[in-house]
Amino acid sequence: MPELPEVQTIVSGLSNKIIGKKIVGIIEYRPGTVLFSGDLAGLLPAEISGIGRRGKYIIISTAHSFTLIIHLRMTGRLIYGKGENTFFRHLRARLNLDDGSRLYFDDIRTFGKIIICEPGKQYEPLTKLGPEPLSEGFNAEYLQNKIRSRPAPVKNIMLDQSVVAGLGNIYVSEILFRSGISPLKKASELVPDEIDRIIDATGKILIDAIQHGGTTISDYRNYNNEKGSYQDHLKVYAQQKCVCGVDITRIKQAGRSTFFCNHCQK
DNA sequence: ATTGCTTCCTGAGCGC
DNA sequence: TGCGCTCAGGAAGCAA
Repeated sequence: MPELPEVQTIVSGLSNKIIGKKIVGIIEYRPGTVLFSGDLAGLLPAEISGIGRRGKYIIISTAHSFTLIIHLRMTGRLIYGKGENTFFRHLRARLNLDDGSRLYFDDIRTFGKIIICEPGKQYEPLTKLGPEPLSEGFNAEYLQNKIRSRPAPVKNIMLDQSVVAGLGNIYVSEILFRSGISPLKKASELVPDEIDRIIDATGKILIDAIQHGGTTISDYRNYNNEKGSYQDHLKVYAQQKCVCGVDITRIKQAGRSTFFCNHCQK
């Protein structure tokens, strides 16, 4: 499941591979993968002017033309190379670049999407995202105000992309463990010290995870088809025992697995 | 306004 | 060996 650290790893790796090259073709192998209603041929070729990230979205901009917005959802991969399509078992789309290289969009479960956003238009979901968790905007005052009237469990609230953008199931579990806060605790009942701990743990865990190239539980790969290594540093997600010796508890929240230590998290 | 349920989809793992 | 079942989950869409 690519979350912020995984998406950031892909974006950072791709930037010096694709910027300045021209997109000469966009091929869709599975209908519904590339979302666009217009004349694509009229927009190509288009020179890639930048690649960035907002939440879990990859944003590829072109000079004076359209923007590609890519979401990998759970099993999507965006891999750079020059090989044959047959190398990929679940190829859904491909971008052809002018030097013969390609960006392959491989996705087992097909939930991932590539949205072509025409010049001058904005992609609505991006406007609804909360602040970046590694930005100044994600601070104690912001979070306190945002969750004051939210009685839902803090785990659910942290997964809400309009509260903070880019966190998913793995990192929210890890952040709450590092914060020493139970995922079942009502967000509206968090005291200032707990808010501070969440902000602090969020930054430290995300930066650590980025430095390890993200987490590969099963499907995640970077732009070069390599796994991350942060899975070796997870404290609760998919773990059996806490460092304190107590068995990790596994429950369901908002339809997803939550892992926590009921001794270390209160 | 907020929350929760359903939907999309394939592969892995399990019991028999 | 192979079948059928369950599970994994991000976010949109909808209902309450």
